[in-house]
Amino acid sequence: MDEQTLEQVRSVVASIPPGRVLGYGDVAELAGLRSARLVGRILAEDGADLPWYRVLRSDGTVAEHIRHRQLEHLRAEGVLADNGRVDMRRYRWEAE
DNA sequence: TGGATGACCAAGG
DNA sequence: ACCTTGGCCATCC
Repeated sequence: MDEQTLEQVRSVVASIPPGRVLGYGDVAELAGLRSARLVGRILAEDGADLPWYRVLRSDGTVAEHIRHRQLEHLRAEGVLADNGRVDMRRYRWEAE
């Protein structure tokens, strides 16, 4: 991992406004990466001080191990999940 | 060197 | 709506 991409990803995630979300793939694209997996990995080990919970799968679901915590954070910002599934059409952050 | 393993994704069955 | 497949990238056996 080079320091460069790490900063890129951190900066993108940090710029997501409260109450909005992005998919891992979206973050990858905005950060100039080719792999969404890499974003997930980065947030997993270096996202503690970031609003990592505003990043989820592109279909609105979240990985099992963090499901509870993530949805709880989002609920606090007004992002409601129906059956553990967020409505991306409604909360996805559109900006460029 | 090779395969398995993730906080992933899009397209097909 | 659920599963598989092929692509993706870094790490760890």
